[in-house]
Amino acid sequence: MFEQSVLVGKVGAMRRVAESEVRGASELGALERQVVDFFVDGVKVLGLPRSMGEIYGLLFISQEPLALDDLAQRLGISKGSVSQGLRALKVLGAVREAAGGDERRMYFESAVDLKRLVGGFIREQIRPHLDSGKEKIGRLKEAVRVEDDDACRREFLTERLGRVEHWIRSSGRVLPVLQQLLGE
Amino acid sequence: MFEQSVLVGKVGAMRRVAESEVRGASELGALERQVVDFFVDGVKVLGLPRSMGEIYGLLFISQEPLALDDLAQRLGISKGSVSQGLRALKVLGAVREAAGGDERRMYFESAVDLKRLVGGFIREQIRPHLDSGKEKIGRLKEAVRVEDDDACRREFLTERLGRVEHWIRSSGRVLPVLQQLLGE
DNA sequence: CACTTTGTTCAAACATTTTTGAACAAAGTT
DNA sequence: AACTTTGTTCAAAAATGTTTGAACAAAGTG
Repeated sequence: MFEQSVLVGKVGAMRRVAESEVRGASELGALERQVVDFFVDGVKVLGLPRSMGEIYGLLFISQEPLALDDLAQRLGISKGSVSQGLRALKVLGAVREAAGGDERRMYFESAVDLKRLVGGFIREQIRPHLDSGKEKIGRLKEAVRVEDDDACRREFLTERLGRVEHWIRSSGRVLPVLQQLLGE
Repeated sequence: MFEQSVLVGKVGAMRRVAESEVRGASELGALERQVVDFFVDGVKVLGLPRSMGEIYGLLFISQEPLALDDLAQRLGISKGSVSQGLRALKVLGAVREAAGGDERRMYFESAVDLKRLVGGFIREQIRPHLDSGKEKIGRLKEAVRVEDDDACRREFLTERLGRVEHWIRSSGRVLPVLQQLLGE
C-alpha cells in the first residue's frame, strides 16, 4: 500500500520480469507484455491478485480465445494459478467460455464492456461487504440500547452508529447509479 | 483475497484477539472493540492496513480527541504503527488535529462526514491511478501505431486500447458525481 | 485396459505488506 | 546540563496473501 505516495519511501520489488525474459518461457511480445502489466496494475488497485490481471490482460489482447494451457504457457505461470484465476474471473463475469468451443478443451475470452465488469465487481466484492456491515451495525445499535452506561454516552454512540448506518445506505443506493453511468 | 467467497476454503487467521484480551493490554471495552473491528474490516476492503482501521475506529467512537500514546496504549499496538497510521489518515482527510490542543501533545479526532472521506480517498487513492493509467495507455496506443505488424492486428489493438482509454475517461467523469451523491 | 490430455485441489514455498521496537531528534522541565 | 515526554524513522520480524507443483479425478483414445 502507498508504495508511491507521500507516505512511504520504499521501491517496489519488480518480481518476475527478468527471468521470464531469460529462459525462453515468455511467449509474449513486448507490447503484449506491457498490456498485461497494465492490467496487473489495474487488478492490484482493486485488491485482486496479480495472476488475475495477467490472465485477463492476455485474453483482452488476444484476437482469439485461449485455453488454460495456452495462458499458463504464454504467461509463464502455473496451471494451478490459471485455474484459480480463471474461476475467479468467471465469477466476476470478466471472462467467459468462448462460444463454439466445440473441441475438448475449454476456450476463454474476456468480457469487454465496462458496465458488465463493474456490475460483477459490485455484486461480488462490494455488495457482500455492505450487507455484512449493515448487519453488524444493526447488532451494535441494539447492544448500545441495552448498555448500562450513562445516557450521554449512549446517546453519543447511537448517533455515531446511526451515521455509519447512513453511510452504508447511501453507498448501497449509489452503486446502481454508478453502474448506470459507466454503461456509457 | 476472497477469504469468504465461493472461491476459497481457508479460514481467516484471527491475529491478535486472544492475547490483547489476556495480558491486560486492551483498555478497550467489548463494544469499543467491536466498533474498532468494524472499521478494521472497512479499511481492509479499501486496501488499507489494519492499524489505520483501528486508529480511525477508536477516534470515531471517542467522545474526546486522543493523543498518539493514548491510541497506542488502548489499541495495544506500537507507537510506530500509530504514527504512520495517523499520518496516512491525515493525508486522506479522515483524521485531523483537534482544535484547542493547547497542550504539549497533539490530539486527534476523526472526520465523520462521508463526502469528505470519499473525497480524500478518491483524491489520494483513485485519481493517481487513473492518471497514470491514462498515460500508459497513451504510450501504448502510440507504440501500436508504429508497429510493423499486419494492419488487421494493429486495428484490433487500437480498438482495444481505445476501449480502455474510454473506460478510464468514464471513470474519471463518474468520480465527482459519486462524491456528490454521497454528500447526502 | 493402459495411456494421454485437460483441469482442479491444496499444502508448502515464496513474495509482499505490515508491524514492531530500538535508535533518534526536538522540545519541555527540574 | 541531565532527564522526561512526544513523536518519527527504518531495518528486521511477523503476518498475510499468492503461487507453485505434485497428486488427483474425469474423460477421451488406441
